[in-house]
Amino acid sequence: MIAPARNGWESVRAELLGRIARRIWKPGDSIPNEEDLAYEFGCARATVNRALRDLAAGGYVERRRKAGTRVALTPVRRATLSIPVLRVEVEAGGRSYRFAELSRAIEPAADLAAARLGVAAGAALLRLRTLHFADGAPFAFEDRWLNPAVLPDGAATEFGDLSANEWLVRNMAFSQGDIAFTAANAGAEEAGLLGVAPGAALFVTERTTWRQDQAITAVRLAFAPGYRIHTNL
Amino acid sequence: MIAPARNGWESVRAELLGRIARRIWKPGDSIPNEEDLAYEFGCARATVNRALRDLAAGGYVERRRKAGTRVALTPVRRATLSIPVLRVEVEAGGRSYRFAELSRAIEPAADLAAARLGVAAGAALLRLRTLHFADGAPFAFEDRWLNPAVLPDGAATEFGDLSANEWLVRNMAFSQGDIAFTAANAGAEEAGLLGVAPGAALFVTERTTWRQDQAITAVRLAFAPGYRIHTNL
DNA sequence: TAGTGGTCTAGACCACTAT
DNA sequence: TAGTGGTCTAGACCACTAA
Repeated sequence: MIAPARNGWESVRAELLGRIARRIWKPGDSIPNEEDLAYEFGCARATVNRALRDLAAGGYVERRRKAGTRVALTPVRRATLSIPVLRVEVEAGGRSYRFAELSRAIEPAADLAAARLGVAAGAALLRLRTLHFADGAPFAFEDRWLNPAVLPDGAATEFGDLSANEWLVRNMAFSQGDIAFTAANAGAEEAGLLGVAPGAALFVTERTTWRQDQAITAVRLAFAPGYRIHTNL
Repeated sequence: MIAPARNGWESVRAELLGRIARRIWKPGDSIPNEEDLAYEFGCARATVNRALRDLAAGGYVERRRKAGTRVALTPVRRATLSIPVLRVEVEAGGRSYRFAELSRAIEPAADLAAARLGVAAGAALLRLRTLHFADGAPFAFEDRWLNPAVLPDGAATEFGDLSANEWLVRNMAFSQGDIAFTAANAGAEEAGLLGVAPGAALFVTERTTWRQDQAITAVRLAFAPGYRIHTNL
């Protein structure tokens, strides 16, 4: 019982991580099993388990039943990004938010949108194009396809004062989704909307959300230059 | 005791999330406390606690002692990104990996690098510029500043067969770090190195890592066009 | 088949905070 | 001050998997 560690699972985690950082346990090494560690730390196995699960979630160790726990050979860093609604993101920076809906129409699905939503090409989808502003300056251009089949009746015409973005987040809790980040040169139209030179490098996110097996929406957001996502590791 | 839910905390989580999705509990609503839910589900409070902690981590609910648990008003989606070593990322796509070190020299820290690493401007830092290839094509250009003060003696000249990227991940476990994602137009030099037109939109990551209070390295990676990060929500 | 992690339980005490 | 979440415990059984 070397380390009293009377601060609970977080101090157990800290001690274990410290041993990895100090290379007492090197990448690839097995570390003692939960029961032995619990004895060493003078705590219950569940406490060690919690610490080790957290380290595994962070990519520091790999765990397999019967094989035990090993220090990750080539640690995969995991970063958690918070993706707030645009309004919240803008206002969190102390700037004022507003948005302008550029267009709203039922259109036959473009091939790309159809593929992302898993509907037949040409299926009738609601398309919304919206410009978001921070302190009056263009912040992001949103091009969204919505599947009317999964929206409550009337929703397509009534988001109230909310952007489609925020309305969906509040009203269509979803069970699945994916998101991608990439960079793209501004096309002529995007450049004009965002007030930048054609060809400017834009940060782009593409998101698709589903509920059960039904696609709800696919959206592409192009952010004005200078936008960055930041997080801790 | 409505729901037997004999599959453990994950089924409790699923049922709770289902009630949120079906708007039985609406955004802003309080939900029953852990003890009541445990009674309803016929399980221990710890099991409900685990499910609710997971939902809180996912941004679905907000919890405060005494105030209880509420459905998040404007859910903040959280996405977890895996950030592997470049070699692993390339090879995971079935492509061959190699890298070429373009330069390695002690240089006075540029203002930007000095600020990111928290050292005096002009301090002597090791600068490494590396080009990474996937299937022989340029994949990413790396511009890295290293703090020699925190490297083991000789490390600056001996990474073996590993890229600095991978050597650091394996040998310098760090306690803190941050990462940012943005987009930038390729400058003349970058364009030449990556084999793209000047001005092409590049996906850029900037990472700084620390051990205790000492900065280890600051690195900027510019990825060839077409690169994207993808994850589930 | 045996060792290890994954999880559950019933109870307990503590920490925070709304009232 | 009292209600709620946060965590710990000691023990138990289960699930997976390496040998």
